Amino acid sequence: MKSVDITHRLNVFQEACERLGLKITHQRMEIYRAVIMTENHPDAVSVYHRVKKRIPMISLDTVYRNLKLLAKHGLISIVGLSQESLRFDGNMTPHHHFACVKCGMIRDFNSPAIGHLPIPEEVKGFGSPVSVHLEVKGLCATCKKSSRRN
Amino acid sequence: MKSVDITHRLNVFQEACERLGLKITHQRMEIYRAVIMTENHPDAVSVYHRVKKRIPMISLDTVYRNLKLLAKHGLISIVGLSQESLRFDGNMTPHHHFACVKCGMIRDFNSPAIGHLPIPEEVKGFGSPVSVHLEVKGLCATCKKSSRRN
DNA sequence: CATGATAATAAGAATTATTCCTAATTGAGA
DNA sequence: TCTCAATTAGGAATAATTCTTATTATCATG
Ligand SMILES: [Mn+2]
Ligand SMILES: [Mn+2]
Ligand SMILES: [Zn+2]
Ligand SMILES: [Zn+2]
Repeated sequence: MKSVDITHRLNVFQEACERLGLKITHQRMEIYRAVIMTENHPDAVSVYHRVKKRIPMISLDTVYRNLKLLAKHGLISIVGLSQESLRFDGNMTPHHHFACVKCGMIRDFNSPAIGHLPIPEEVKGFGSPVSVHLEVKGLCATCKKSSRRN
Repeated sequence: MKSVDITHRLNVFQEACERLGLKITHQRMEIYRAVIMTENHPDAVSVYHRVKKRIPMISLDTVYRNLKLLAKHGLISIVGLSQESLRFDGNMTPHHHFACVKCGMIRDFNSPAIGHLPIPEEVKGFGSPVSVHLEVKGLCATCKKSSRRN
């Protein structure tokens, strides 16, 4: 992502925090920045290490607290398979995921066909859907290769 | 599920174990039975408690070990949101899930439309897809009610 | 049916991810 | 500037899952 886009997103984020009554702290800004800077759907520890380069005294708890808070307010989202640690996604435009069941790699993809799928009536009876998301599980190219060797 | 169906599935399971070289132990059979007996996508502790009624000395470790082993061999599957403990699903026919982000309730649904979705070419470049699964997240009817009260 | 190899088990310890606790600090409105 | 609720760092606590080890059970084979 280009640095001009980052700057723009940080501005939008700051406005969102104001609107939501969240204080704009150095830690919060850097945590958000670390999430949107990567396409890797990082986990909390990975975010922690990135932020630590800029704020050496940051605590892991602060990272968790903010990631969860931002997710609660819909500024980032929590993704990933249930077998692993939490993974965070700064890309809030609707999209889908390919997830490798072996190494945990998660890649984005889009699908116009899936974009406007009708949600079955049956589902509305369960409750209020908020998001619809296609999860393709499998082996990534790298893991497929390494498993062939065995 | 009718008891005749359960019996049939246990027979099929037993054959699958033989084919895979897995020993047919009392614990393994009861763990599998507990998973297929419910539509609730139970977690490991819940399976543990059900099995304990029939095998009081069962250990939680044995439950985990078997659930993971059976999942590895494709006899059951692991589902659920990444924020929670592992949830297991004995229904191996293709289907989709509605998941409540608040209480963790997971309900099955089918969709002929989704059944034969084309997987985008882009995705095949990431690796070998094994399963395609639609995840609808939202608030279940019960949680929606209780959150209105606040 | 008895036996031996080996897979599987129970129990509890260990590990890991995540959350909680508390005292100190800080952002932002008055 | 002053005030105070929100936020933080650091460490302790918790909860889910996995590991270790001694014991037991399954099942192929004789
Ligand atoms: Mn994504
Ligand atoms: Mn299901
Ligand atoms: Zn992989
Ligand atoms: Zn619910």
